[in-house]
Amino acid sequence: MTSANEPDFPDKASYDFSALEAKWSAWWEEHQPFTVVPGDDDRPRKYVLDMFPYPSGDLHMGHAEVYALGDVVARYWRLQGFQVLHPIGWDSFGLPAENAAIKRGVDPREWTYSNIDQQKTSMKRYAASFDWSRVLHTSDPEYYRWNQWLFLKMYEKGLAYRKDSWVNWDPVDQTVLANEQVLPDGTSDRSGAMVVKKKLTQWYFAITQYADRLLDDLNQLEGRWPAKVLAMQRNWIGRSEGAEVDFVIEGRSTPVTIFTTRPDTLFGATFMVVAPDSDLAAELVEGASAKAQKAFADYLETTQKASEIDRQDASRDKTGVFLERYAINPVNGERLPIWAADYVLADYGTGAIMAVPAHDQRDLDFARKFDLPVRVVLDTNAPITGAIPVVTEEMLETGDLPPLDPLATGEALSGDGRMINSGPLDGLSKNNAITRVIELLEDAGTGRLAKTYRLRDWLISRQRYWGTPIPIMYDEQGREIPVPMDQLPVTLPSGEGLDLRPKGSSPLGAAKDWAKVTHEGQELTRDADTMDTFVDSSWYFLRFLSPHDDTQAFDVNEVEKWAPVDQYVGGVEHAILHLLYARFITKVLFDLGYVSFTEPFTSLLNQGMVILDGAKMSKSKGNVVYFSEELDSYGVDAVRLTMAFAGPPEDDIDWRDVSPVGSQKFLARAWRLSGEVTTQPGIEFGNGDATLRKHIHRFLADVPGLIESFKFNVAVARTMELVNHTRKTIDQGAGPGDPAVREAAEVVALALSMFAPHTAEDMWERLGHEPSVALARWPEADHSLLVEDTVIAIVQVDGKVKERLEVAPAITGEALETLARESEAVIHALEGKTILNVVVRAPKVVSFQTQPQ
RNA sequence: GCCCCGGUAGCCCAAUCGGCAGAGGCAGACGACUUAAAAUCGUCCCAGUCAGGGUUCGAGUCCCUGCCGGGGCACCA
Repeated sequence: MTSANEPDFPDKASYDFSALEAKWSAWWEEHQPFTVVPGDDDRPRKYVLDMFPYPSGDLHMGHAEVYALGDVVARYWRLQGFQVLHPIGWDSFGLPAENAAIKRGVDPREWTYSNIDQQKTSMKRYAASFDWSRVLHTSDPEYYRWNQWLFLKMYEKGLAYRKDSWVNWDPVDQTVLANEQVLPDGTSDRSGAMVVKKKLTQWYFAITQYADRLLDDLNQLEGRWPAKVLAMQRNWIGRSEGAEVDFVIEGRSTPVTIFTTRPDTLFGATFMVVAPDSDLAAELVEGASAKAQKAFADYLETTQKASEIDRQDASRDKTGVFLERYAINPVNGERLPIWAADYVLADYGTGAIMAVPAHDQRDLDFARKFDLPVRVVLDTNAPITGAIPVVTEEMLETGDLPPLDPLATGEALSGDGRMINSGPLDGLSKNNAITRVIELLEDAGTGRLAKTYRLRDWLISRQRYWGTPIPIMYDEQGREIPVPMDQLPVTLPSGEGLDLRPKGSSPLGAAKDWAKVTHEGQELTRDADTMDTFVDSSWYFLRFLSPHDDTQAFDVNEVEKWAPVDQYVGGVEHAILHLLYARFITKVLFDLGYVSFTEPFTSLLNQGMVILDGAKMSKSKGNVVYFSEELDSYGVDAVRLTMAFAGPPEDDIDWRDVSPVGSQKFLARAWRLSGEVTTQPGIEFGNGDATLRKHIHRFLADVPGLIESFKFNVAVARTMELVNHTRKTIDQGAGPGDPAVREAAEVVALALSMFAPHTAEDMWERLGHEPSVALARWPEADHSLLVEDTVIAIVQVDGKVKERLEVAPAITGEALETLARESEAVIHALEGKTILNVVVRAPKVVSFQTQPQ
């Protein structure tokens, strides 16, 4: 309260975040300071992109984190004088809209676009510095038209094709899934249902043709993408190098080719195994006895019923049936019985393997179960120069060597050693034997060097309504006829009157008026499936560069100006799916001549999750923090600041461990500084408080590096430190009229513009500047203020600090050592000791190493 | 089973090249202001860096082994 005889200090006004939010959001809405207009602007450019959201309900705390952090980067580059493109849109096709529509009986459009409106309102409230003129929705025909264009381009190149094969089927959503959408436990990442296998004719993108490039180009991203994501992608692509070997089959005209990473053990092959669900197995068993055919049919049925979880349980007993057929080992002419067993996968390698039970655990388990021979061909007790020995010298001396008898021990011999029982390979080490046997096979024409991948082609057909229609038509013979480019888009018919409930075939097929078309006098039927929505998001970053262009997918000139994306920000849950697909499509567009780069995202930042009490937030667990409630309680700026300050961005934030209240108090404290400054804008800072000025310029010099290395938490801490120091300077001597106080307040406003935009704008205005602080420039640090007059040198005796000396930074080693030897504490510490060695690193350290006399 | 990341104060986290373990915050204690409280301002408290070994004049930092936590891949030949 202000008494009658005291002046009413305006600087005692309180920090009212609601008033600031109302004031500045209106200003931004009116002035649109973050819109990038194509045209002359010779500033350097940065393209900062946040992963666009899926419009399911309102924004949540995860969104709050990603958009806070992405905005720090965007706003940082603006302060550094860059023209920054920071667009936003919606990934608005997909199953949740359709499921909600079914549940509530409304059109998916209605649900989708009303959610988008809600999220857009929330984003504006959250003050993300987006360019609102470039908003796109993937569910707009203006967007998905170009999905269809992309599909047709890939079709022309043979990169989009149809094939009949076993696919992952989600029995709840009643649609197929890509391999990437099946979780490790065999359930759907959408519905959570156990995925089953179904044989269907579906569209694929030939991503495996790009496997080598997708793998090798990851090296370019080293240090720019999180190591974890690079590792996950490498793992997923799963290239293995080895050999293909052709085995003649008795009673079959063409040989069977197998893939192996261990061709060195070819002489140890004692049987062959084929996948039971492969065409090869079915064909081979045809020549067998009726009994064997029956056994095989039963076995096939059992394996197909087995759930993914059972199949993937490596500890379960090996099963299989003998097919009564024989293969001939090309290197020694031996007759190998052929078995069908489900530990061999039909869609990896060639679906057939040579089994070397002595040196492969799976084969050994199988051989022991079915009493098949085991032959050791690599003496793992023989030492190899240069390799880490399985056998120690001690073992050699005592003769206490591990047994070379896998049949008895049950342990396959996996180490290195020297080849035995292998004819021309005898005596060679494993690696030399691999090289040699491939040469021999190539000479004989029965084998060759080969690579294989875990990655499979990308299945893009979905039997659902709310997606991009596949622009293909079929004639009566089922031949594919692409929709001509000039007839795009193939728009989705209205959902009205269509039964959208999952029933295993696309609802679009039931829209007869839509599905039946006359094309060049022919009656044709449209493909009724829609595309996987990951197609939509695999190139959207290009569409942002010319979002309203209705003549092309993207303007190549704008792409040249802006792309690739300089900074991509989003969750690690997209480490494989979205990022791999976007990388693939970028390489396709490169090959088609549309873009001049091969990687879409130069730098990637994965933010962690926002959790509560150590666990992922979930409504069922009741541990949910609601975005809008947090904003109501603490204000937008405090929530954003908390996101940045909580810790390294890639770490999870436990909302219990952080303090939005603390952030709010700090912002109020910073904001009050701007009200206390009594000097006018534009004053000379030169004769301000020297200590504070040094601090300010150290701050100016350090913060850019912190932001660029994503140490947002440290940058915030440094801002708090500067505010504290300024507070002290005002209270303890210099007063609010000191020029350095104004300089500090202005720098704090600039720094806060990255984290707390409303507070920063208001500080900037209270300091007498025109808005917007977001468009101001980060000042260059004055280097003369960065030079320290003195530094502290430490003196160690036997590793323990004995003295701290204040010295000039330019002090010579000799002078420093002399000073150290003159120190009382050091003299005392050296008493009775002989100095063995002295290490001097001027001006930081003098280190004495001694021994007692 | 294989691969990757991490472990610093009661809690969240800092610590350029190997050179004084502590920047910042939360929680806590105390004080100033106040009739009182809130708010504000100030002062203070707390670890020797998961354990063991190694390299080094010197290790939170580099190397090895182990423990704990998180993540990825996994019957992939």
